[in-house]
Amino acid sequence: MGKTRNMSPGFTIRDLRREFGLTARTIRHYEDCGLLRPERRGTARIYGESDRKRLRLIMRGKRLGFSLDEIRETLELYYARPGEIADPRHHLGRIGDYRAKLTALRDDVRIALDWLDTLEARCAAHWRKGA
Amino acid sequence: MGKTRNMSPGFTIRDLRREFGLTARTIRHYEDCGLLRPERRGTARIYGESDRKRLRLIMRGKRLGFSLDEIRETLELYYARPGEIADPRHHLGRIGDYRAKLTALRDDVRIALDWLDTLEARCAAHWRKGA
DNA sequence: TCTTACATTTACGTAAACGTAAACTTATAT
DNA sequence: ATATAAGTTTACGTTTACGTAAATGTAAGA
Repeated sequence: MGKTRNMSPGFTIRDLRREFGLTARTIRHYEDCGLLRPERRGTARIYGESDRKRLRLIMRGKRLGFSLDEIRETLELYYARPGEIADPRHHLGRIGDYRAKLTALRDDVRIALDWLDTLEARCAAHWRKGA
Repeated sequence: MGKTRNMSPGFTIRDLRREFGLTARTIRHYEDCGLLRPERRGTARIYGESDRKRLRLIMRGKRLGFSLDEIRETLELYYARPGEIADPRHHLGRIGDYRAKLTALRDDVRIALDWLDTLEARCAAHWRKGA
């Protein structure tokens, strides 16, 4: 179906920039890295719901410390149609690798939070004693 | 002057490199950034237990996605003697900031692990069906 | 003493993830 | 029709966290 005057116009790069707190440069950079593939209305980029969903995944990946290359791979794992997966064992293996990284990270987070608790308690105790 | 086996009272940069899987360059870089302050035997660096402890903290900080500047701050928060903290409220505030980042990260990890579970289940199901 | 092995400083190089500026095109408002 | 705003490509610049090489130093064994 072609574009008509009644079609939902989608989102401009400005919309995403404002919604996600990113710069246009960053969003285009993600496209350069193969993380996004917006349509074009003429020369301008038009983003849809799937792009917004991908952006949320991208930003979470970043917060989790993954590189854009790794994020691209996870997106490919996610959007691969199960019937077209060339090597399912390798596919599952990669998923396992990411899970291992995340479980290790989860443990690190736990330890760090405990560490902060100790740190805070120590400081607070001395503060009350001094004040 | 005989050098006995048990005489060396510390670790060389080579020891740390091997123990932590880092390069000497990296360890010196951490010192340049104020994360380590080894003693010197002549011109050579001698690391002690406290340095090894700091290195473990540094590496965890890295895995958690903190910059070396942030890690340096957390180390300063940690090694500050409670009696000498200039502004305990600011001190506690910074600790709270780090805790907020870590709790957010913990949530992200949870979501990402659930996501991987879904992803894996989908792939495995299709695999069994196809095989 | 000479060699060998590891250490140090100095300094330029690099990859990732954008920032920023320049020069243009396109769309909308007046 | 023209001004203004937003979008585009191109390309060099910047920051972080080291890599890598060169020149030099030093301590211990052959």
